[in-house]
Amino acid sequence: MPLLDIGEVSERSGVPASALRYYEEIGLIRSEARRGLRRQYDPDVLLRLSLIGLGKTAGFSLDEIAAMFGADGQPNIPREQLRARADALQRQMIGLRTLRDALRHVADCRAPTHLECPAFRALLKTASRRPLAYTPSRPEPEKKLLPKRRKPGG
Amino acid sequence: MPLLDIGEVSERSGVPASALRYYEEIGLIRSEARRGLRRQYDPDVLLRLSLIGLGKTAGFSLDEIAAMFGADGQPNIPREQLRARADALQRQMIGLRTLRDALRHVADCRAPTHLECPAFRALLKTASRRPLAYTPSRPEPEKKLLPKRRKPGG
DNA sequence: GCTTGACCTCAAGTCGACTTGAATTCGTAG
DNA sequence: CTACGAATTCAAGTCGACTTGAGGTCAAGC
Repeated sequence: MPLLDIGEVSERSGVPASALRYYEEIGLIRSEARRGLRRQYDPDVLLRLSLIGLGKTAGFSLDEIAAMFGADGQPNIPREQLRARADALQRQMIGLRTLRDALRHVADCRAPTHLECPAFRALLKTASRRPLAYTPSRPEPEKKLLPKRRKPGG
Repeated sequence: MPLLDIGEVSERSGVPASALRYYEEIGLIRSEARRGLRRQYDPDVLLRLSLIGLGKTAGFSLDEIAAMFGADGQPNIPREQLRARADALQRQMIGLRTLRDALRHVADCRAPTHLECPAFRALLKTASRRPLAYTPSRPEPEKKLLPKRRKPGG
């Protein structure tokens, strides 16, 4: 019988027990059974948690990650979506590189104050123009009137 | 007399009036005078707002940005700090590049499901190992017992 | 004089992803 | 049987950067 206690899952995955309960609450993972009150997890949850971790690393929100698991529980990430994400990362990198180069230039600049450095002034203009911030996937911040807690079995 | 209304500042800078009041509340900008109740801003505030926008773009928190303005109000960004930020961006880029490459690989992978793709499995391991997330400058999340609202004249 | 509308203050709400705390309930070891 | 510790539930708190809303003020135009 390979079912795992929440403590075991937490230790092996590095995800705090409170986070595991939270993930379950929003329907991102599920526990197979209870022993008394205690959740019992199928070891598969460890792989799933790895996937979740990867998704977070890639900048997906938990909602988006949840959407990537099909009804069967198998990860079902459309290849198009992966490519789109890769392209977004690419764009983000370009912005970061520009910023990095500018920062380095300014750091080495001979001008007495940064404001007198032409590169710095140019940077100010571009910075006010582009967002460039780390906005992983919120293209439309449309208003949600939905309740915050979703039922697990939804 | 070149003082600007908050609406004027907002329009020219693109920063909402509510954000301008907030910035003033936390001591990041200041208004020179009042006409009746209305704040009157020195046009210099526009440059300052550009600097603030740049700092945000570079991943600094408002607190950090505030610390970059000396007591005289002139920006005073230590070159060392700029270099450190550039290096952090560099590291962030490397992580993003790795992730981008992996995503592209998986998107093109012939394996029937992602879980059967060796590259994807490798990605899972590395992702669970490193944070790689966008953590601009929170090395030590030490607890603050300070009040949240700071006085402007502090 | 009255209306308009830009501005004001202050408190509270938002968002995401959790954490923390209090009060309670189990399973197991001694 | 009792104690212990690990787990439970539920509500509320956290963080940063603001936004939103209610209710009030003020200057200018008609």
